[in-house]
Amino acid sequence: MPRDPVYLTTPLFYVNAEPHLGHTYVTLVADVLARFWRARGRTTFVLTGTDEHGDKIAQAAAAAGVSPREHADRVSALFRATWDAAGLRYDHFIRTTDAYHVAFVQRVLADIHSRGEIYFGSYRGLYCVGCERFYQERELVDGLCPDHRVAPTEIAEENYFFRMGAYQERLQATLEANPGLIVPEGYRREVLALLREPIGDLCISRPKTRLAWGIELPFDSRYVTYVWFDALLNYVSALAHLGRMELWPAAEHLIGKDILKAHAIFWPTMLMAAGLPLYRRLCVHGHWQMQQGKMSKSLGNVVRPLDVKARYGMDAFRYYVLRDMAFGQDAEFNEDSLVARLNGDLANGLGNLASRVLAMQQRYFDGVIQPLAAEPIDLALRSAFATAARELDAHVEDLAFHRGLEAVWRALDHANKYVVETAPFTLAKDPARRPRVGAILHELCEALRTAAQLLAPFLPESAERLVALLGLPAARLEDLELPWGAAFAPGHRTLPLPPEPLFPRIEVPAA
RNA sequence: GGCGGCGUAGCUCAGUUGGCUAGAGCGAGGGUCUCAUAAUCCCUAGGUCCGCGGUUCGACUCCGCGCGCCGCCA
Repeated sequence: MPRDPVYLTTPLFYVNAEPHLGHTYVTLVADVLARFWRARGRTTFVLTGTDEHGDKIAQAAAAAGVSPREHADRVSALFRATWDAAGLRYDHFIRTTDAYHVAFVQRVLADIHSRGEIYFGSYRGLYCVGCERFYQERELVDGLCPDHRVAPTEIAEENYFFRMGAYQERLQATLEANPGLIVPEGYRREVLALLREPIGDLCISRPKTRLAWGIELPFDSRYVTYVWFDALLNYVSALAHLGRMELWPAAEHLIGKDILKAHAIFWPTMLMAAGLPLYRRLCVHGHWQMQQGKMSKSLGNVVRPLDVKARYGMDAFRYYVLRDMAFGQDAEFNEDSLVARLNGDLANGLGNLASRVLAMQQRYFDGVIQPLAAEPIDLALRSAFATAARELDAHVEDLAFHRGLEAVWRALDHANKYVVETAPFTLAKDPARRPRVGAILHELCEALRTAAQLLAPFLPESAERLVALLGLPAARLEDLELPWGAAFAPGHRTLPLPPEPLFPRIEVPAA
């Protein structure tokens, strides 16, 4: 039975900062989900990219003495190069300055405008000339701009507004009728709470006199559009450009909780106005906290993904962030915890299991796989992995990666226990028990093969190394239907253990 | 101020629709094996489940109030 395609998106990253942990985490989640679902037969597509218009970019470029375009080119290329170097895959990388995107945004704006969903209006506000922005009363300090310490002037400005409020009831009804539309559930309730108050209309333009670095309104060249129509429409413009619009209803947006409102209220109402179906799911993650004061000694407060990769390896980084953050909740990034996960789970758990099994397989049988026996204790081992596979699927569907990995580790722990309980190293001393030793090691090789398959989306490099050590082709990683006992043909040989372990322990210097 | 969430062993957290002596991992202490990355495996933590009150035969799990964090909104 063919399964639904999955269209995964990350937010478009604003080019005012270089790639940090927050950017990396969400891109990593998209990468994991794509690998996971692809192996399970679903068509997957990952979209990421950069958001490049706006005040801050124009200002940063001016400060650096370059054009906004040059500034955006540099930082956008940096994001792209970082994901490539980190092994985070995407199917398309969009930039909001791409010509096709600009044209698409203008087409949508013209269409919605022609149907009266956008109107011209004015509003009054407190404007600080130095900041070139409006302030809310509550943002002021003693009635003064917090930056410039001057009183803002009350000015009126004319702008274009999107009739967002007209879609409030429909959005509310949709959200109430679709419990899984925003996950985790808490964020859906938060949005429903917001919708109990009038959401009003949305200002979508800026006069060029105030901001020139943006997409010009197709119906008024004195204005550019401001952030929402520009940035949010990327999710559709990329598909339209690539001729992949069939993926649209399959969209699962991965976002941080800071941009919940834009994606849960602005975006759906924009889609309604444009006559497009709603996305399938909005997946909201929490924030990584950096413990102040006791900040990461070597990584600093800004975690640069390639630094972590260089220090601990990308797989260890992937494992740590997915294992230690409950998707949706905040978590603390802590280098000591990362090392603890690397040493405890990866090195001592998975890595050591692989070492001991492959070493015995080599020592006792020169690597040649022996026939299975299927004694009760063997069947219990198989059952542990079958359970892990089932639980992993359910948890990944719910974005509970930490629970999924935990489930796989229960099976790995079971395997380590199985080694002690069956004690092949003891049986091996008795020539008469050799067949049993061979059967035990065969079970364990199947356990390793299964673990590699289950973990491949999370630990792609390590999974490939592991199946290679088992003497299997990398393609076997996605062959999830392969029955236990069918992976190794009679006479199959596993490889000798290389000198470097799968996951070298990090020796922590004594404090 | 309004709405919502959270507060469980040193740390990170599980605890479905209320019910046997409240759990896991890590850390710490003790022991074991020797295939393995001094890894594995076994035993040990007696924690006012934030506090108070209530509902109930019975609440960590329901209700109210309070305290402490946090988020969103105003």
